[in-house]
Amino acid sequence: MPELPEVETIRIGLGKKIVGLKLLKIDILTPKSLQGNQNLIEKKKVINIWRRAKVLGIELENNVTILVHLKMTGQLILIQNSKLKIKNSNEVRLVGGHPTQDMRGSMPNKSTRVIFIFSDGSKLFFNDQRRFGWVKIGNLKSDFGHLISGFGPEPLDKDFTWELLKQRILRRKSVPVKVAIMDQEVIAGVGNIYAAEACFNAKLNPRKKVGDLSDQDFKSLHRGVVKALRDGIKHGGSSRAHFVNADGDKGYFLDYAFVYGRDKQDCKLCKTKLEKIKLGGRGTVFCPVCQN
DNA sequence: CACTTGACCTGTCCGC
DNA sequence: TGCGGACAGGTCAAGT
Repeated sequence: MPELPEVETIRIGLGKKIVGLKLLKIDILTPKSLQGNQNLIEKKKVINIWRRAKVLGIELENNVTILVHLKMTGQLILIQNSKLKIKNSNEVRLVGGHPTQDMRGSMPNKSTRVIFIFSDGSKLFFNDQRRFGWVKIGNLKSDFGHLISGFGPEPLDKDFTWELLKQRILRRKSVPVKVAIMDQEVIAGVGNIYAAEACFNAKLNPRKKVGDLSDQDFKSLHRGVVKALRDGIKHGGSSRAHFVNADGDKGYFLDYAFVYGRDKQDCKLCKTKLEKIKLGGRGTVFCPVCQN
């Protein structure tokens, strides 16, 4: 999925556009993708959008919250009212001047699962090819408290120090470091792309067991995680196949990635051929020289 | 208990 | 060209 930087990119983009809008209704195309009482959202205004780990929260009036998890292939694309009017015309490709194919012209598409319709005519499309993602409607504390409370610290918060990382990660002493930082109870929001990049940034072999790390390693890992996530946000996220932001545009972090998706290519630092292994069931690329 | 693997889905790409 | 298998950004449940 979308990992922390992708969800954060959507949060920033959506927040500017739908806070203050009033929801009219929801169209549910795939019942499995939505849980909770859809009537709760009727005619309620959006007052805030937040993110915790990889979960997006759309907060409405009267303590109603819509939670969204995009899992592997989820998208949240907003089509504003002004753009709906020219939908399907040739001009749509010129809007914004984006060189990539403009997916906004063809909503809904066959992976559209849920459509949120606002009172001004804007529509928010939840698309999800593989149907792993979900939308839940309910009360944040009483319905979702348990879901949210298990997450580890937010790695971009000021109080996320290397000591805190060390303390949290030591609960997974005998797993490879890359697997440990993907555990959402250890740190919130790191997935397969940014875990691989964080290990490279830290110059740590992703197979190294957490129990074998020194304090110096924890410091490097801390810096490596934070850098990977910040760079991800800076470049608008990673679009391997599906990710697009709230405007339907791709992110370009993978152009700057050191290891993810670069198996058999040369290390950008030392020119050694990168290697691919499997850790915790996930593909993992690393540099056998830089990451000793 | 700690850790690993399989399942959930759909689509694409690669080798034979 | 066709076909089977591996793989893809995540997270649970079940298995070891």
